[in-house]
Amino acid sequence: MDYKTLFVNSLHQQLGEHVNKEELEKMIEKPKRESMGDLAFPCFELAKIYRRSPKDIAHELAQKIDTPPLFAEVEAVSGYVNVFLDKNQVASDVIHDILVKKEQYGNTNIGQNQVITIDFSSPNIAKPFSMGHLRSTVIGNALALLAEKCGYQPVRINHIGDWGTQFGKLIVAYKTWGAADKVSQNPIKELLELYVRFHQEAESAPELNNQAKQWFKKLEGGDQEALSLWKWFRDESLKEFAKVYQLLDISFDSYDGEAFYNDKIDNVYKTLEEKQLLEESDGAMVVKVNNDLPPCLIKKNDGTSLYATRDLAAAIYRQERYQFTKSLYVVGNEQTLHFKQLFMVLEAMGYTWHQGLQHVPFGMLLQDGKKMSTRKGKIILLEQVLEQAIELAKNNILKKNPSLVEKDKVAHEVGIGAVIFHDLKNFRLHDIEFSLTDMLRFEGETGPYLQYTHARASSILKKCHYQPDENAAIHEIDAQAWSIIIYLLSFPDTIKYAFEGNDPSQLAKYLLELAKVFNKYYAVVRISDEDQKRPTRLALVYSVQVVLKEGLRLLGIKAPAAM
RNA sequence: GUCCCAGUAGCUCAGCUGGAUAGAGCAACAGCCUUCUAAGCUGUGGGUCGGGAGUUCGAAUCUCUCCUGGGACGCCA
Repeated sequence: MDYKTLFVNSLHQQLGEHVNKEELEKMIEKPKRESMGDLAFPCFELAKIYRRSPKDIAHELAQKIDTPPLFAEVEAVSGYVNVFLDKNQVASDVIHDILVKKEQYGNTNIGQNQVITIDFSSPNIAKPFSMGHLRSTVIGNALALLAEKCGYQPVRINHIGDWGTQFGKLIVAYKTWGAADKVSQNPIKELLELYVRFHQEAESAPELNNQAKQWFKKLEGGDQEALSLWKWFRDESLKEFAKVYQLLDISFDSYDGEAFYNDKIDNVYKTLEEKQLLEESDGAMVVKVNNDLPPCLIKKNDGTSLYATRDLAAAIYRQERYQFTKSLYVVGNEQTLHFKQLFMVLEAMGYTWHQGLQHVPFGMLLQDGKKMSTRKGKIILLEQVLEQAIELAKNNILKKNPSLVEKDKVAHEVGIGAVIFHDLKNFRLHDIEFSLTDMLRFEGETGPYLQYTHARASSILKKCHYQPDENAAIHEIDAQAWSIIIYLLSFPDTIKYAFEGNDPSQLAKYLLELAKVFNKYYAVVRISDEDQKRPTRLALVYSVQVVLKEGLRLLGIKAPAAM
C-alpha cells in the first residue's frame, strides 16, 4: 500500500550493506515535476561511498533494481533514480480507499484516545471580541478538529480573561464616570470606552492606578460590591461573545476562566512554599526558574495574584480533572516568555506531565505595521467584519446564482468561510497586516474558491445521479487526472503533518492545490459524457468532493453543495 | 541594552528535516461561457531569495556576522 516502502525495499536489496532502510526512507523524495516521475532517489551521497559518479550509480541502480508490478517505469536522470508508478493501479487503490472510508479517509489513531486539552480563544471580559482573538479561535478550533481526526479526545477550553487588575480599573472607571443605563444598553461599547478613558486619565492622574489596585484587592477578597459589578460585566460580555461563537459555529467544553481558579491559588502558594521555590523580592514573591530566564512573578507586593499564579492553578486543575497527555495553549507570540516560565515552574514543582504542555504561538495582527492596542481603543470588531463578509457573499449569490435555494444559509457559510480561511492559510507565526479587502476576497486562493470547487463537484454528481459504489471498477483514468490522484493520495499525510506541527495552514494549502488541479481537470475533461469511462470519472469527482468537504470541515469551514 | 520571531516578484505569501529549470494568488495585459456553476480556466510580463562570509558534490533552506521591521524583558494579561 505504501509506495515509498516498496521503493525502499528494492533499493535496500542493492545497497543494504552501506545504507539501512531508515536512511533510505529519509533520502527518497518527491520529484519537483511530474515529468520526473513519482518517487526519486538522489545518488549524490552514495558517490562518496562507492567512489563513483552519481550518474553511474543511478544508471546501474535503475537497471538492477527489482521492480514490483506497481512500478511502471524506473529511469536514471542526472544522478537520480526516478520511479513512475502504475497510474491505473494507484488510482484504483486510492479511489477505492475513499469509496470505502468516505469522510473517514485520513483518520488515524496516533492519539490512542488520549486527552488533549486545548486552551484557545480566551477573550477578555469587558473588551470587545477583536480581530486578534479570531486567530486564537480559528487556529485552536482547527487543531481540536485535527486532534479528533488523529484519534485524540480534545477538550476545548475557553480560558476567559475575567480576572485581574483590569477589573479594578474598570470598577474605578465605572464608579467615576459610568452610568448604569448606558452600560445596560450597550455593554461592550460602554465598558470599552470606560476602559480607554481610564488609561487616558491615568496618564495625568497616576493615583487612579492605586485605586484600581485596591479595588482588585477587594474583588479578590470577596467584597460584595466589587463582586456584583464584576459579575454584571462578565455576564454582559459573555452574551456578546456567544453571538460571535454562533456566527463561527464554534463551541467549547469549558468556559472556566481565570476567576474560576481564584479559590485554587492558595494551594499553589502552599505547594510552592513546601517545595521551597518561593523567594521574596522587592516585597513580591517570585520563583527563580533558572539563570537564563527572568524570575517568574507569583504574588504582588499587595498580596494579590497574577496571571502566572492563575495559570499554574489552571494547569494543575486541568491535569487532575482531564488527565491530559497533551495540553496546548493557543496564545499570541508575545506571551512566549510567560509560557516558558510557567512550564519551567511546573517542572520545578515536580510534575512529570509538564512534558505534555505546549505553547502554540501565533503572529500578531498589525495595523500600519504596529500592534493594535485595546487601551488606546484602536480595535477592529470581529462581529462587524463577519457581518460584512456575509453581506458580500449574499450580493455575490444574487448576482451569480439568483435561483439558489437557501441563499442566506449559503451566504453565511461562504462569508464566514472566507474570513476563517484567510486566517488559516498562512503560517501561524507570521504577523498579519490587517486588510479588510484581502479578508473579504472571494477569488483566487480563498475559502470561497474551495467551497466553489466543492459545489461544482457536488453539482456534477447530483446531475449524474451518482451513487458511491465500493465495488465499482476503476480503469483507464485520464492522463489529466493523475495530478488529482497524487493529491488524494497525500491527504492522510497532510492531516498528520498539520496536526503534529500544530499547523492548520498545511491543510489549507493542500486543499488549494487539490482544488486547483481539479478545476484544471474540470476545464478540459467532460465528466458527464456518456462513455464507458464515465463511472471512473464520477468516482474521481466523488473522491475530490469528499476530501474537499472533509478538509474544509477540519478547518472549521462549511462546504455547501451549491453556491 | 539582552532575548525571541521575521525579511523570497509591485502587493500578500508557498517552498517539509539542504537536492534536478525558485512557485502560487492578487494587481496589469491578452484570450475562453449555444455543452457539467466564469466565485472558474488558459497565456504574457515581472526575482542579485535583505547584504556579506562559511560548511557542502549541491544552500532560499544549515552556521556566523551585519542591516531592517516587529515583539518580549518583575508587580498588566
